[in-house]
Amino acid sequence: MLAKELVAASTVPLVLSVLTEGENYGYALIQRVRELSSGKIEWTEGMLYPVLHWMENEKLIESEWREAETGRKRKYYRLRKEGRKALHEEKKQWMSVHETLTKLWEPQSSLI
Amino acid sequence: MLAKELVAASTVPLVLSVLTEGENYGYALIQRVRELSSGKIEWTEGMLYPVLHWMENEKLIESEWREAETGRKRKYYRLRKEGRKALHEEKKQWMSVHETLTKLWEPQSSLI
DNA sequence: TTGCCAGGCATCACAATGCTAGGCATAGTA
DNA sequence: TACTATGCCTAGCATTGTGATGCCTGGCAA
Repeated sequence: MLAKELVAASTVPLVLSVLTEGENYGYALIQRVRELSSGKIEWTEGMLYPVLHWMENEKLIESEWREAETGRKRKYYRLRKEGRKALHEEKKQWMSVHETLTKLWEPQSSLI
Repeated sequence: MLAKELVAASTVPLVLSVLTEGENYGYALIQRVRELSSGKIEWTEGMLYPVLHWMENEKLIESEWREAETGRKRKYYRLRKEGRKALHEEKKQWMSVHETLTKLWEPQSSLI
């Protein structure tokens, strides 16, 4: 199981990123992320829904209740312009930490 | 400034990684990380020292008070075996999230 | 010789947060 | 009928983070 700090740090960027694939709803986001991570990232509903609400409140995403083919009602989320900007920023931040870490993990690179 | 979740997620792996370069003390760790990240990661002492104490308590690192050449006393930390194991695990976890994210960031890779 | 800055470690109080547990509802199926 | 999977939501308290602050020393500028 992943450390909770890592889960916390990756939730928003992951939601934003998955939504670039197209609109989606909460329950399916959990499964999509589990699938993409080969089961390593296991979100619970109790942690995801509040995040989605927060993101909607921040205007990063917007939602719409719709009836699925199955007859069930689902709340579909899609990216807003602000969300794309936020994703861009999240990527930048993630990559800067990643690069810092990999510098330390590949010491030979500093021996040029 | 980096999102606090990202800072939280990267602190322990960064400390462990920097200590693979050799023993070091708190104040210098802050500067080393600032340097490695080109100023993007700005740790405060108030967040780092408790983390160091926690890591020592978890037997990931060990400390020793020593007098520096400057005449000052410093608390030097170094990696313990447990710490190397923890770093290995941290790397794995970090990489699994990183790979999940990059899958989503490079959609063309799924079009093979 | 005074004062200030940089270096160095540490903690506390309060704010902010996270997560567990639970609730609710429906469709399908055994 | 009852159970599982689907699907969404929230309360509340335990946990956590962090800004502010304290303390000390050495060196240097005024």
